[in-house]
Amino acid sequence: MPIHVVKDGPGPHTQVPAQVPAHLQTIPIPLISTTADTTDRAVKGRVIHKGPLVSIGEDYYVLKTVIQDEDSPQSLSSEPSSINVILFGAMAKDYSESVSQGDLLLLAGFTVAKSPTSHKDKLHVCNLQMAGDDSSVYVYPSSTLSPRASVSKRSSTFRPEVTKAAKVVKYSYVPLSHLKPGVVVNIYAVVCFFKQPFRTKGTDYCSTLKITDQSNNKVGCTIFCDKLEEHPKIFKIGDIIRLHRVKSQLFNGAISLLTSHGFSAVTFDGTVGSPVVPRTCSKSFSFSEDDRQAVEALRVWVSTQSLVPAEPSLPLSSVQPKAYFDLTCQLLAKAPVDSSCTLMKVWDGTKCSYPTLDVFVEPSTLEGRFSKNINNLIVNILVYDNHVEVAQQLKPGTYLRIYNLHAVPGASRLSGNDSEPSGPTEHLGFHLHGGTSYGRGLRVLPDDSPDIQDLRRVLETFSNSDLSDSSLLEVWNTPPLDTAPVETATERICDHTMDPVTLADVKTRGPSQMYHVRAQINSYLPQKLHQSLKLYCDKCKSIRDVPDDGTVGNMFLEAQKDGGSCDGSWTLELRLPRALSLYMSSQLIGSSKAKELIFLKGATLEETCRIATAYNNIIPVMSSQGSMSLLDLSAPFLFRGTKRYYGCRQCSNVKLGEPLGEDVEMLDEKSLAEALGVHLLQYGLLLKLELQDGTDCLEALLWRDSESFFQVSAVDAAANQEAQDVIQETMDRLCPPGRSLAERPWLDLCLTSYSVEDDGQRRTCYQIIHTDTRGANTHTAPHTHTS
DNA sequence: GTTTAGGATTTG
Repeated sequence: MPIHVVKDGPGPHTQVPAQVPAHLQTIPIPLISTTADTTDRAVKGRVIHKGPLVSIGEDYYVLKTVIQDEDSPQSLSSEPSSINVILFGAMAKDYSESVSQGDLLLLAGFTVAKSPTSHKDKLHVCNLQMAGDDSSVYVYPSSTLSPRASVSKRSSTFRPEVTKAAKVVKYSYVPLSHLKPGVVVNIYAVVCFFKQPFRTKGTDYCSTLKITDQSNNKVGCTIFCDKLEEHPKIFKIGDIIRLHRVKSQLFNGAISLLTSHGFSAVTFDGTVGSPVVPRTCSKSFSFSEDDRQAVEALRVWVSTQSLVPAEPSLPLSSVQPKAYFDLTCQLLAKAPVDSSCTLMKVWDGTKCSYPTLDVFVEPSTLEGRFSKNINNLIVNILVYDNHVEVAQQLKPGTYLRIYNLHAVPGASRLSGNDSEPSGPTEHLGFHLHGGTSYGRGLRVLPDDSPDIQDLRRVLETFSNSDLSDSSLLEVWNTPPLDTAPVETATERICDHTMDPVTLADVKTRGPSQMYHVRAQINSYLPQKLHQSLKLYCDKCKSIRDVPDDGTVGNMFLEAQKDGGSCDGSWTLELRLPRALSLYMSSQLIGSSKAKELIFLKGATLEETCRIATAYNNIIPVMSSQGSMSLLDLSAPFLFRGTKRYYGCRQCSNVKLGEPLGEDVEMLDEKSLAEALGVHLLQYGLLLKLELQDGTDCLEALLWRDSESFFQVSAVDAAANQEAQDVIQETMDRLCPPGRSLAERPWLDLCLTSYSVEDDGQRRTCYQIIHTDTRGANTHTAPHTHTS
């Protein structure tokens, strides 16, 4: 029985009620990863979304739901505390009938997989998958939601018990219209103006806010707090804020709010539909379904208001002279200029339409490095006075928002004629002036901030452009194809609001741009799609094909030739016929990890694969002058189930003679590679598509975002046929063989252009990014317009 | 014990 309704609710002293197996240990959602050990682990979370029961075949169902970890502090990891859960088969059907949004769940017997939608839904990068008898869902019915329709197996008599057990401190919140002077209150509101915390003449930092709520009153709020991290984490106008214990007072004839004893603040993103993730440094803060509802209600209300002024956040490409604007960007380097001025070099992946002012500093004073390739995208920002202190503490690489940045026009140095009227040759200088007027300031955005996810992907494209260049151009090695058709298209998953342009248009513009286009696929390479699987090295940027079994098999045969022993810190566990030996690390003998790591000598590739089904980690080794060594790195250095891992021949520095195991915390490919001195190669998918839209043709690579494009991970594609089939099916759909061009589907694509040095020549290359194959894994009936 | 600031452009 995979779904259990827990009858006694969470007790006051134990997290887990009696019906739940005692050996289960809860793992915080932010700590879940595909490499974390989840044996006998359970996940606890509240249902914040419950998708429909989807039938995908006779009596077979799938259901997607989202749960949120309410117990774990956000500081645990940069991963969000909300995660997708996919339920299969009878599990999905049961869940659909007996679980509701708001219920608290304990999940056990799940498997962890990479979430194909995390870039889109901003939830956890992994998802939990539950199927079969090994999976269990324990349901604590929600005590806070109003009674629902009779969907449940549980009776309403559970609820009073649950309520009794739950020790809830209820906060009441006062609408801004009901404030009387001299009262300490709790407030839920929306931020309509804010200053980042600044140093006062007293002992504290001060945040100045203006907030509003459904009553439409606007109230000023002054927060004094000596610890910066206890100030509300406000990133933009429209953020939602919860204030506990603020005191109302009269100032200049109006009510304002001031911090009082025990003050605390929690903030939330104000976008309707985004996950409700509390931003706070506090490890123990109350958060209930009521809070969630208060946030959702304010979000909906804000969406009907015009709170946000028209301009504030702009990409560099849209900045006009004299503008004050907010910039979301990455800091690349900084240098002190003088005691009241610091230079910051930043970029946001777009190119300023105006020439920008150069600022010369001693190279030795510049902290931070960047590639010359992106020089034309970098702008210099001069940060003055009170902001210098903040800027000095920033680390290059940090994502930032700079508030009220001033684009100051200056005379063109190139024109050599100061009397010339200002035109497009006008230079812009960027200044963050002193003071805090208009919220002027800067703040670090956390890595999981929804506001930087797109920026981060764009910037990574450019940063990888030395990889995405000549090495990618060299690896085509493929003849023609054949296959079978279906109809579908793609969908852009970026947040850019750009109108599509024609391919002819794209070709007239230079590199370092983003485009939306609508196009069809003329042809693609490689036509044998398994050849799109590549191994690449993030260090030396080399890229190579995944060797076929014939090649790898021969290397294993070759490695058998030296039948010598393997002395050192190894314990021979088993000598099998024909000089096949199985070693374990002596460090691990007797520990529970012993069988998790096997060194295998003298086996064929086929035997290695078979043994890999029984052990977690198999490292093929050979004897070399009496001691153990790895095979040539052209062969996989590690087998984990059906997955094979390779190392970079150029960047690895193999050290097998030393003890191994004890110091390896987690036995996964990353830590094992590190312990062996192997630089792990990554799997990737590389295709070249010829696009056409009637105005022109354009060759575009699919590389950085190819996994999300196909909704397949490359390492899976290397390990199993099903994943490869998905790629084949998708391409058959996008480019149906044997159909005329007119019959081929149109694709909505997000393209980026970048400059590449190829044989001493600059050329512009294109990559498809932020694009998903819509419905690639589900079959939908064709649209008909008859009624 | 409970100041500080109380939005409202630098002047580089």
